[in-house]
Amino acid sequence: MGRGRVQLKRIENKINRQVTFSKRRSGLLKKAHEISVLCDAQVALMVFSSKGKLFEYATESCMERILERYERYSFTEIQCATDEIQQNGNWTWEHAKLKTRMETLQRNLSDITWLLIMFNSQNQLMVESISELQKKDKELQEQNNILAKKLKEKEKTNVEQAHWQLNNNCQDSSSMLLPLNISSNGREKEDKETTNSGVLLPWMIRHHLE
Amino acid sequence: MGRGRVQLKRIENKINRQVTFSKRRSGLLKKAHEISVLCDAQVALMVFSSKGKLFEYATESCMERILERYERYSFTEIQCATDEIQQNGNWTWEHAKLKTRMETLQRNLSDITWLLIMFNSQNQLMVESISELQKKDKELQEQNNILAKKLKEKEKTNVEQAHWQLNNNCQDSSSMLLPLNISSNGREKEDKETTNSGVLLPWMIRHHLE
DNA sequence: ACCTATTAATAAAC
DNA sequence: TGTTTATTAATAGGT
Repeated sequence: MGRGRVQLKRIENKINRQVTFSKRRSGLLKKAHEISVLCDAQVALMVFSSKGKLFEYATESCMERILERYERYSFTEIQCATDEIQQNGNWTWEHAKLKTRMETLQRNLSDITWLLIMFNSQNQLMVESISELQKKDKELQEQNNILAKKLKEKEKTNVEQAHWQLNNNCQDSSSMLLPLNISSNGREKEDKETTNSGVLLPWMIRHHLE
Repeated sequence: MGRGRVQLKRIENKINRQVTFSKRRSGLLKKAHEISVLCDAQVALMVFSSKGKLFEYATESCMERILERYERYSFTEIQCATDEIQQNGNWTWEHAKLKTRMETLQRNLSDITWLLIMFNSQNQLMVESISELQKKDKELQEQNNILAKKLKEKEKTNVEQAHWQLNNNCQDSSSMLLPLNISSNGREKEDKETTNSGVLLPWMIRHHLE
């Protein structure tokens, strides 16, 4: 829907990708909201830009609610299954019980998968946040130093000037012109890649799955 | 998009609601997928029908692929065990085997739970870290402003001095006045709260580990 | 950010 | 649930 068809593959042009992301993101959030209202559904949606910025939508304002409900849902389902099964014979019953339990475990794995995804994303975001803040910190510190230095120089100049004035009454003042080029107020970059997606899993899997 | 406009409010007719849900759900999932591919974004989406049935979508990141494998693995394990037990052979043996496997799975779940807990505290640490950095940032900025102000004052003093010189002797020094506009560091901040740090564990522990 | 030609989604009906 | 079709909604490409 737009001028011309679109191939379902990564948009290589960075600008276009960014613009499309922005547009589609709002479209997606809108639709998430619509289905929740129209169809009385619960929705939780997280979208991370390639830079790692998070945009989210969740009905009832909070992810927690959804997760809670998710959990309740699993639990109820299991209960039903169990109840249903208890009417059969002994062995069947045992079997069914085990099976149900297996299913529970399975579901728990799914749940935890979700949790891990979320945690991981959150972590990633925060790591980036921290390094950005640290960078900014450094910049500010530098700026600070520069300013302090300038101030000092100024002071010296003043003193010299005073002296000079005192001594011969002045002809010139060119030395007072300071370059003073403070803060170019950057705003370039930001195209950092977020490649460090899943750091913890490898050993986890090795360790925890037999 | 359809025959006639649609009001954004709960569809009262149950059948229609159901049908719309089904259609829009697939549309939503599709769009979630599209944005993830086109824009290289990470997406996680959960939709619950009003009856509580869950539909979900998540992008294939590295991590998830691993997790998927993990799930598939567990699932296979479970399936195998279940299939085995369904044959009428060695019930006791199969039962024991199954039980062992279940125990393994359960142990893994426990371990992962611990990982999550650790993750969680890590998250909290990072949250603190971030707010500290932000504070420091603010302080530096203030210091910066103070320095800038001082510098400006100094400048003024110089000018005055120059004037004084002018009055008393000198020819010119008008060019000395610098505007000195030090970057107020624009760029509005994101005041996103990361409040959901310690939310998930309680229920997870209560319900998911037996 | 705003505009519009075009495609995509989907409401209604079957 | 699947298919069709008339319409509206989303959006790609420009500005």
